[in-house]
Amino acid sequence: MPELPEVETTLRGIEPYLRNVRIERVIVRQPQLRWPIDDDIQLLVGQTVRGLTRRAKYILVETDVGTAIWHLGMSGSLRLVTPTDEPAKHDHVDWVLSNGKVLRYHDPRRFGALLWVLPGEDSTHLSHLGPEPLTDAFDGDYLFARSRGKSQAIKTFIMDGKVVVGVGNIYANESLFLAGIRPTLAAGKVSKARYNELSVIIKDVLGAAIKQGGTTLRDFVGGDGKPGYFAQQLRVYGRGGEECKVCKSLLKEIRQGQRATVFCPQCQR
DNA sequence: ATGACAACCTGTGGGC
DNA sequence: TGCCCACAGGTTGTCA
Repeated sequence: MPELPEVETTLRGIEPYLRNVRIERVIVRQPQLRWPIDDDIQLLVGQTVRGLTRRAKYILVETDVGTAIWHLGMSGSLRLVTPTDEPAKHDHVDWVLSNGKVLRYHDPRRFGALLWVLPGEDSTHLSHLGPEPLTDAFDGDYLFARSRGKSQAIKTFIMDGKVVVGVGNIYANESLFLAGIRPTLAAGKVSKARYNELSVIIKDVLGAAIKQGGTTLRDFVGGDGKPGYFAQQLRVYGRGGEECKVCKSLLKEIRQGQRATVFCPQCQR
């Protein structure tokens, strides 16, 4: 599930149940995630959650003695359950909370992570990241400047977290379609005008998806944890071989950097 | 430095 | 029905 809008939706869903709440127990059933969960995570026990924030696709949970950092990987999800709910397969971590809830982490592929950093310590995972796409620091001028001299394809360029965070495979495909840019173009050969359009489109697409996540927020916490966005609105992702919704040409599917790329050979040049 | 590619792990769906 | 392969929302590390 987790692209940036899903992470943002998760954050908004769990935030009211965690803020100012004490963590009574931390139960780790399976520490072998993307990186092994450090025993220091037990420092959370007895701490009150001061606040939750997001950086890229990481969710930061702040306490007085350190910050816990969740990453949902490809298949991770966080939801609130009650202590009587038996953990199922792939329910790797529980945080038992003072308000009677349990924050439960589920992740079949175990590409996610739960990290711990001390106050003032910089997480190596966050320090090298590029700007957030929904901030003013991310615009056409920035993309234009960063891309000069690059032969790398524009799709893998905008998916590079050192360039900009939060643009995953779905939204990279969709944004390039809406911008009319062929994903295989060398990033260094794309004009400033086109980068201006692309940056606006990325903001719009991510913003709209977050808004949709917001509408499913209510069932999210009590429900099955699946953000019910969006599939109907996807223009190209997952539609290789089908008709372009704009021009009826057949959408082409290729692979770039081990990821599926779908584009319209007519609309995207 | 850059960019292409493998790797981590499990589940699912298509083809035979 | 069952087996095998390819592929799935992400990120890091290695190698040429």
